[in-house]
Amino acid sequence: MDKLLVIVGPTGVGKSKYSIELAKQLNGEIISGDAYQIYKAMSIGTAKITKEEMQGIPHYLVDELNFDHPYSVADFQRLARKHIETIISKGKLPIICGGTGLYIKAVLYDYVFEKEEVDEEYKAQLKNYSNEELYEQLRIIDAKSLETIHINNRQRVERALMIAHSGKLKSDIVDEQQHKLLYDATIIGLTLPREQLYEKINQRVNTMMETGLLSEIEQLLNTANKTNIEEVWNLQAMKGIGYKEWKNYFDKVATKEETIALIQKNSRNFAKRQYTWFNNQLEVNWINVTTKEETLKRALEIFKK
RNA sequence: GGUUCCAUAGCUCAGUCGGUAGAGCAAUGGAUUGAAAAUCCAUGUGUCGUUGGUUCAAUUCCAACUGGAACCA
Repeated sequence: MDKLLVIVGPTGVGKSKYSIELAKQLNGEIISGDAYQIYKAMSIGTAKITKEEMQGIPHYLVDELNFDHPYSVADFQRLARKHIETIISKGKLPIICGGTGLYIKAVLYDYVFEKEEVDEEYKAQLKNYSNEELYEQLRIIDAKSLETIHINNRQRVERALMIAHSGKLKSDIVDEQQHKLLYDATIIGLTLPREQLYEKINQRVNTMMETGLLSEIEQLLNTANKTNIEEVWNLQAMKGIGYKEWKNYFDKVATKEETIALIQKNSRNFAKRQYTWFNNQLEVNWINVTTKEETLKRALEIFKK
């Protein structure tokens, strides 16, 4: 099995900084395991690493898509695996660094995403039913999938119906998998005491404002090739934290201060959800971030073990 | 200095005609297989400001004190 280093952790903990240091020491190249840093023109709000900060370390899946393009786990899985091979063929260590738990798990484990064509007509039809009706439909088609889907989670109920509609059942696809690691992956999680992390997150949002988050948003709205502004706000990329919150500001129903506070809160809530994922879905070796030297030393120890 | 009002969960407040209390927000835990920075689920013990008094029983009534607010001087 190919050796791999994975760096995870909540937003704001300092993953990028450590990934660079580790890449330098381990002769590695970095693949971003992140759902939003792939978008060009979305840099401040995604806390994207700058060219200078990269210090010449090659990065993949950063700045590769226009913000009106969709991006999914399946895309990430395919692209990341391709990049892993490329990096290994150069005799270097692939380092996945990011905060999107599902994406990272989908690469490391044998998640299978069948080829599928979206039946737009069927998809539109689903909108006509209530949550209860959709849930009952799914019970008939794929009862087993209900075990992990709550009736109110319409997004997932619809998705499971879509999967069934295009061929295999979601529960069958999952059952056929081994749920084993495909790589010799060392997963390192960077963490901070909750209060400290929240303080850092709040501060980071303030810094984003100082470095021009608002003008980044304005630019996105201006360059969007859409006649209807609502369509822009509905883009997948605009659902990101630090972006979606500005809709109310531009609609003049929220002040700038309220918007900033909301971004901070959503970021904190997100960090908590990330912990839930990393704690329960992946085998993470946690390192409490202290000084740079000590943290790096711990990371190298864990990797070499 | 005087009068009146307020003091209950991290915050804003409700409430108990005396039987130890509950909303919103925040927070916490969890689920997660093509939107995942998305979507969804669950969770409310707090010396009811302090000290006394009345009472079988006080967070509730009474008094003093402490802190705060408004008004009068």
